[in-house]
Amino acid sequence: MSNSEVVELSAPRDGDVVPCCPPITAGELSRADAEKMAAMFKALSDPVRLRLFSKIASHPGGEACVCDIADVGVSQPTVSHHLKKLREAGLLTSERRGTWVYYRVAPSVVAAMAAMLELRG
Amino acid sequence: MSNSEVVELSAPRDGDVVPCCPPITAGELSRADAEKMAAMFKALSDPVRLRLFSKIASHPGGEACVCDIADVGVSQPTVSHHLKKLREAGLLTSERRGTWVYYRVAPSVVAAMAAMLELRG
DNA sequence: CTCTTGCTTCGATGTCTGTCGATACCGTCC
DNA sequence: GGACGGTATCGACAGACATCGAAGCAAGAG
Repeated sequence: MSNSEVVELSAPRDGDVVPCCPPITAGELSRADAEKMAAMFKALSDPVRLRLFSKIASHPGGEACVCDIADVGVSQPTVSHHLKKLREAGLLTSERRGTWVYYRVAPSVVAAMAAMLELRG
Repeated sequence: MSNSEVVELSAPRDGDVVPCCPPITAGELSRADAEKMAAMFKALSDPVRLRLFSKIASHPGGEACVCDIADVGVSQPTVSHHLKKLREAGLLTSERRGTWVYYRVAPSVVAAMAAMLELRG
């Protein structure tokens, strides 16, 4: 039932602040915000995606081409599929340069998730 | 690599630091760590669970009984199912006091997720 | 003890998702 | 041009998941 409305999470630029969701301790999430944030968490809810993401995030220069990170134990189409999901969730951006496609982390979106998880302290 | 076995996620105490996973920028995740973290993110990857979680986190006193938060648009058994998942992921702890069951956030586990998302370039 | 209320567990069901091989696409090099 | 290597899409399928109603349990009231 919930698949009718797909959130448009078209690749935020580096530097934008995602206009979503104060710390969870600040009050309960609206249904819409919950769906947006859940989509982001869902993107990181798979071990393969998490490893791809960490490989990119920890790669020198903050970016990596698919060939650098594809060794995660699944087939190439599956890697591509997962990268697409991360991109659609706004967590990664991609850019083709010549033969290779480079991925990098979208800091603002990750920051939004981290901010949401800040408990008062 | 980091730590050994399935964390006994029964009830981390309030000041514990979960021994898992430095910031993603620090290096790529091991397969085992990726699975552990993915399980936590997966727990928050559902809008209903996210709303339940935020209701508890933002509830006065830091805890809430099921009856306080059950109004999220799904049946009561479904609420219970989701709370169980959050509990199994280590994000919530529960305690029965008389008639009611109280849930509260496990701060250390949430902090571990937040820490992992710190990008601080 | 019996009834009621709050919560959990069980069983069934329809949908979503991770995975693969095959194939199409896109740049580069010869 | 054609061949080739790096990525993306497609189609199929098994396993996982969210959801519900019904039934089970626990604790308090009468």
